[in-house]
Amino acid sequence: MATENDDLVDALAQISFATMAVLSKAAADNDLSLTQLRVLGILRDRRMRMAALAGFLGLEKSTLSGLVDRAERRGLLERAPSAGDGRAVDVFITPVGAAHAARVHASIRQALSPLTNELAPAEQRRLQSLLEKILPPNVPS
Amino acid sequence: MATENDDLVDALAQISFATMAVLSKAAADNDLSLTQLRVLGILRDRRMRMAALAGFLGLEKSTLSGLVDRAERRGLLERAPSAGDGRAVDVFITPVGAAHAARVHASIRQALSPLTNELAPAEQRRLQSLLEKILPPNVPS
DNA sequence: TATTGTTATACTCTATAACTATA
DNA sequence: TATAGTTATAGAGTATAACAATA
Repeated sequence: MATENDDLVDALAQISFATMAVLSKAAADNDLSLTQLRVLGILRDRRMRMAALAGFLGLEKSTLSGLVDRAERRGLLERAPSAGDGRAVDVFITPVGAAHAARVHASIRQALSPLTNELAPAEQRRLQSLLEKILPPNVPS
Repeated sequence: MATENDDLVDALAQISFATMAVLSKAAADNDLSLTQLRVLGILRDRRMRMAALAGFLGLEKSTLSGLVDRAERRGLLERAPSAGDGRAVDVFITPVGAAHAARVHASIRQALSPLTNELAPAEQRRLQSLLEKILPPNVPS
């Protein structure tokens, strides 16, 4: 069952663990979980209904309720009735939340660059183009 | 502050989110969390003391106690007194745990290969070697 | 009846602090 | 005194099930 690209799959998994460790730490340093960071990233440039956002994140509605509760309590997000459907609720980012997200994203770039700087410029370009080839289409932010 | 390798950093982050989603799902399908999966992967070929394993994972000792408790209750791991230091405790994987881990790893490879198969064989080799260059040294399994 | 969202409940993961036993 | 590990406690993230309000 093992094919010759098992090593590539392993390398991908390992690089992902290492990257996610960096992302988690950057988020944690700014008092955000990885999920909160994802939410802020998604809402950076749009307002969404709860159900749509939950679907986007692959989470249950009830999970998102708690997530938004906590973020709203901290002033990072806000809720408002959705126009047109009396049942629906929109969520959107606040200026405070946006500033927070921007700060974390900057520190992520900084924390990750030592990794990428292991490579010569030409190799960096090559790696980027290979990664972009295998990247699934609709990954937000 | 933005440098020309921001796009590479972004690609790395995105590929990591996509990969981790696959890993999480494969683990969840087998009733394991990502952390449990990591633990099983690490213990696949070694026996470790609690403190060493916690350090390896970047977790507190108390966190690992709970993690090992639950895995032990399910028959995936076992504890035993460590030879030579009366305070220390070794953890190791059981045959059941090893079988479990092997199953998840197989399904991860399977789930990830559509991604890597977007590339021609030569590109796969190139990507693997680039990833291995930037991989931090002591990432296990 | 079906959909949107919240609440209640339960479990896992995580950390901090206090504790026991050994070194 | 310092180190190894556990326990107690608390909070976040997650899901399932039951519910209210609207469609």
